[in-house]
Amino acid sequence: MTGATQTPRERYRQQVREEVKEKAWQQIAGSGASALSLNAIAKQMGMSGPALYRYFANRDELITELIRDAYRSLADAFLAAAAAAAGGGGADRPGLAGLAQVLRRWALEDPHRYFLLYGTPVPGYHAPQDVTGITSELMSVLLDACAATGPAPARGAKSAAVEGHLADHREWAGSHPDAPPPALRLALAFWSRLHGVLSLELAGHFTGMGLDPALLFEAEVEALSAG
Amino acid sequence: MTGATQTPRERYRQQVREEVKEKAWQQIAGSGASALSLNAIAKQMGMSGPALYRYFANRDELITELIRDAYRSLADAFLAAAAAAAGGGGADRPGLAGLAQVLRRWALEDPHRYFLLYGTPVPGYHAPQDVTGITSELMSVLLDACAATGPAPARGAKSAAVEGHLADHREWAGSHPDAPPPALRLALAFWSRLHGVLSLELAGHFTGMGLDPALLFEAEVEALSAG
DNA sequence: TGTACATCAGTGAACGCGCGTTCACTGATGTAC
DNA sequence: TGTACATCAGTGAACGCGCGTTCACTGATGTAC
Repeated sequence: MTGATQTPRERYRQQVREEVKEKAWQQIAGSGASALSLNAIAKQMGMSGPALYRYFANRDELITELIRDAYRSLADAFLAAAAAAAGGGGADRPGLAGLAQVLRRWALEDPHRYFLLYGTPVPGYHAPQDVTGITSELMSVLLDACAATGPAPARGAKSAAVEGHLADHREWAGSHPDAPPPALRLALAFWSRLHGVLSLELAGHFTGMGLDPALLFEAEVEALSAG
Repeated sequence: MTGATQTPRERYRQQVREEVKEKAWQQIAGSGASALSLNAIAKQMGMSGPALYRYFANRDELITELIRDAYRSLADAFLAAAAAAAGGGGADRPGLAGLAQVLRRWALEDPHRYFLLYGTPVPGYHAPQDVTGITSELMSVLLDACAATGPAPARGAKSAAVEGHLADHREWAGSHPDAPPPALRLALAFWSRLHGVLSLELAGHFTGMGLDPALLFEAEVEALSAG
């Protein structure tokens, strides 16, 4: 699975890197990403601060790694759902509703991880572009599900314009040059609408209003297929 | 307009408070809310750090004030739109599309202000509940517009369940005990879906994909009325 | 199997910085007679 | 109008803390002959 054979030192290095990231996530879960501190992580691991510079060039590199891992984790969750649907006796592909549940569970599992990807941008930090490969894996699964539901074509003028626009800019969709525009539009709606409910839920806006987040989420999922 | 007559000292106090908040917004616009620093604000005003403690008990109180002002500003924008629609020769109330544009312009005017309200929660900080009064002013305008469009009743099972749920928990809607459930549902969809597109736009996810945010936003607005 | 050397993990001290907040104090502004 | 007093804005020093990061160094682990 791992490419070349690892020397013991390499193995050890990787273990420590993993432990650093693990502690980093704990810290983010407690105080958010902007409070991430290398010194605090080192202390928690029983090491001195400068020791971490053997493993990460600086704070930004660690954050980049965390972001990459987070995207990887979400993509894996989507791919696993696709694999399970293909393997199981049911349909060939996971339905939109299934992917929606995967997304919501993944987000609830660690809200700060979700916010690291989709929340307020970390000030002074800009993510590298090498995550686009991972996000298009994710979009591919989503697009398959969208195409499978046979979405209705656009009904309004703006929706039609969006379909044309998406057909012209489909780089984000990865290796799907064949996806029909209505499927592209549905995928985008999935992403943006579910992000809407989810982030309001995770930020606590619904509970502050006495509303049930799960129900609101499910209704948005239902509405996706309806139009 | 202002209740009691102000002594010169009171007037001066309020001016300084305003200037502090102004610099605070500039700082937030530059580095985000979690980097807000009283000392830095003081320095920018040509004062020493401790001087600010004459005006704000501590950092959290300043943030609370900023959040309150931000809600106030958004509510005022909505109320102004309502007043303009009532005064103008047109319809009695601003349409949903009009309010949507107000929301988007308000957000683009200062993205960090938007994120302070609707983005990743500030770690270790919890907003007080005295903003609910302001938010229900906002919701009232929105509900009027929703009721005026005569929204269709729910079509799916989940949507119907949401309408029932919202009818049972309508405290957030302020002084609108009479709003029909479909209007409540439409208002919630307005809020959550537009928050979805808007926050993705403001976080730069669309430009990273080569997509046109304004078009996507308008399509979501169009879809609101369609069902 | 044993020795000489290179590699590398981790330490401790240091640099320069900024933070929120408290406290005793100065000096200007307003108030009361 | 003038004087005595109270109020209050702002200062500077200090406390204790944490941050990212560099650097010279020690000591353990691996490698080559």
